[in-house]
Amino acid sequence: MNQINNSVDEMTMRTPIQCSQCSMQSICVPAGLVPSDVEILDKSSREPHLYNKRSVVFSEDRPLTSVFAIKSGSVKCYTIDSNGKQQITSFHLVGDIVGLEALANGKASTYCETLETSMLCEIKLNKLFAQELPKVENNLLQLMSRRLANCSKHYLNIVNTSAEQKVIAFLLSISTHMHQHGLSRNEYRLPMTRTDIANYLGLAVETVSRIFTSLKEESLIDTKQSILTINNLNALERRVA
Amino acid sequence: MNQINNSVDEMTMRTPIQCSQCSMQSICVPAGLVPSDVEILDKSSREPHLYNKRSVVFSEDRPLTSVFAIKSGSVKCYTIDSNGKQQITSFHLVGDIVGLEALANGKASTYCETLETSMLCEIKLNKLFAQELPKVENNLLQLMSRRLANCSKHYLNIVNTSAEQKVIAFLLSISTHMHQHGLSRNEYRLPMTRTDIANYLGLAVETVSRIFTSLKEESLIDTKQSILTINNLNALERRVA
DNA sequence: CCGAATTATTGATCTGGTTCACTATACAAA
DNA sequence: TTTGTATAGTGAACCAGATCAATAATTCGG
Repeated sequence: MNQINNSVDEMTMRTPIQCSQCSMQSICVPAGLVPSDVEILDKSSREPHLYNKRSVVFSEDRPLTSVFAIKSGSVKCYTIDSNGKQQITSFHLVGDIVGLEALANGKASTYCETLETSMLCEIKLNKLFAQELPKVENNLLQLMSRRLANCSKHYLNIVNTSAEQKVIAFLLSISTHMHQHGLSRNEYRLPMTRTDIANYLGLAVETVSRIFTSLKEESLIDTKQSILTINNLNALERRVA
Repeated sequence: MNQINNSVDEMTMRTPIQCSQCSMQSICVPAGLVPSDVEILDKSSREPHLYNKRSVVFSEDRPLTSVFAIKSGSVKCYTIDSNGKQQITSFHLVGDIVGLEALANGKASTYCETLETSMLCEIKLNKLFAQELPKVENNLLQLMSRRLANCSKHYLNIVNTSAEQKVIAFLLSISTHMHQHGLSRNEYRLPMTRTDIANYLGLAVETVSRIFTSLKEESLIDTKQSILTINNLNALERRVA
C-alpha cells in the first residue's frame, strides 16, 4: 500500500465521519438532501468499512441490496465466464459508487474486489427506500443515468479504435476522474495490474506493455512502478480524437 | 415497411390507448402504480407519436427531458465522432425505453433514429417528477439498473470474443428480446442493415456478411431478405459459451 | 533483508479480421 | 416495367494485434 492511501484510511478510521460532513457528499447519494434527510441517512444507511487488498466486496448472483461508496482505494468489477475466465467490466476509484446494477433484481451482476486497501461506505437501499425520500431516489437516478452515459463512452473506446487509442483513452479517463476529484490529472497511481488493464480493454498484456513502452519512448508519459505521469496531455488527447 | 408493423401502427393510430390499458404497462415506467397514479401519468406525461423510417427522435447534446417507450418498430442510438464517423451504441426494439442516459444532465448523449416506421410514446419526465410519485421513480431506477447490467453484458460480447461469437451473441440477444416480448425467438426481422450491425459490433461489413454466409452453410440460420430464421438455437448458444 | 512468486517487458512468429476491388442483389422512384 | 442507388456478398492481399517463448523487474511473506 502506498503511504497516501494509508494515511487517509487511518484518518477515516479514527474519526468516522457522518454523511453530513462527508467529503463525498456532492457526488454521493445524499447530495441535494435537506439536512433532516441527511440525518435519516446517517442513522439508517451508513456503514463504513475498511477492506484489505483483494477483498471481495460482493459476489456475482449473490443477494445485494446495498450500494457502496468508495471513500478511498479502488475496486474492479468482473464476471467469470463459462470457461472460468475472469472478465473485468469496470474499475472504480475514489468517489465512485459500486453496485448500482444489482438494484434491478437484488442480485449482484458482477464480482467486486478491492485492488488495494480501501474504505467503502455501504448504503443499504432497503432502509433508504423505506424512508421514501424522493430526493435520494432522484440522486440515484442522476447517478445511474450518468453511469449509463459513461458506459456508452467506454463502449466507444472499445469499438473501432486501435490498441494504442484504447490504452490512451483508458489513461485519460482515469486522469479526468482524478481531476474531478481534486487530485492531479497528470500524476496518479494505477492501482490495477497491466494484466487487469489488458483484460478490461480486450487486449493482450504484451500489447499493453508495448504501448506503455512506446508512449514512454515518445516522452508522452512516464512510469515509475505504479505511478503514472502524463507529460503531454494535449498530445494524448489528440491521438484519441 | 413490412405488413405486420404497419397493421400495428395503424391500429395504434386509430385507438390511441391510455397508459392504463397499454400492453407495455408491465415493462414501462407506470408498472406497479396504483390506478390513480396511472391516471396522473395519462394526463400529464403521455404523448404517443408515429415516426417515419429514419426519423431522428432526438439529437446528441440537445436538451432532452423525456424518455421514449417503443410501442412498435425500432431505433438505433449513435454518436458522431470528431471525424464525422457514426458509431452506433445501441439498438432498441419493441418494448424498450430510450433516452435514459439524458436524465443526468438533461441533454441527449446520443442521436436516436428510427430504423423503420415506429410508434414511440414520449414520457415527459419533468411533469412526471413534479408529481413526486416514488413508485414511478422506483420503476425508473429498476429499468436503469437493468440497463446497466445489460451494458456490461454487451460489453462482454465485444471484448475477447471472435467475430463469429459477436455476431451470434448479437442474434441471440435479439432472439431473447423477442421471446421476452411474446414473439417468436426463432424467426424475426432484422430491422438494421449489415452495415449497422458491423458498426455496432466493431467489425467490417464484409466480416459480418461472411459470418452470415458460413452460419447459413452450416444450416444454423437462414435469411430471406431481412427475415432471420434460427434453425438450431442450442448450437448457436454453445458457440458463444 | 532475502528468496519465491507474481508481474512486466521484449523479441519472433503467426493469424483473424481488415481493406480494397469487384460483382450481385434488392428496392424505390420514374 | 426499367433504371439508379443502396445494400449484400465474395475473393485476394495485407497488417495489427495475438500467441509463444524467454528474460527482467517487482512485490511480498518470512
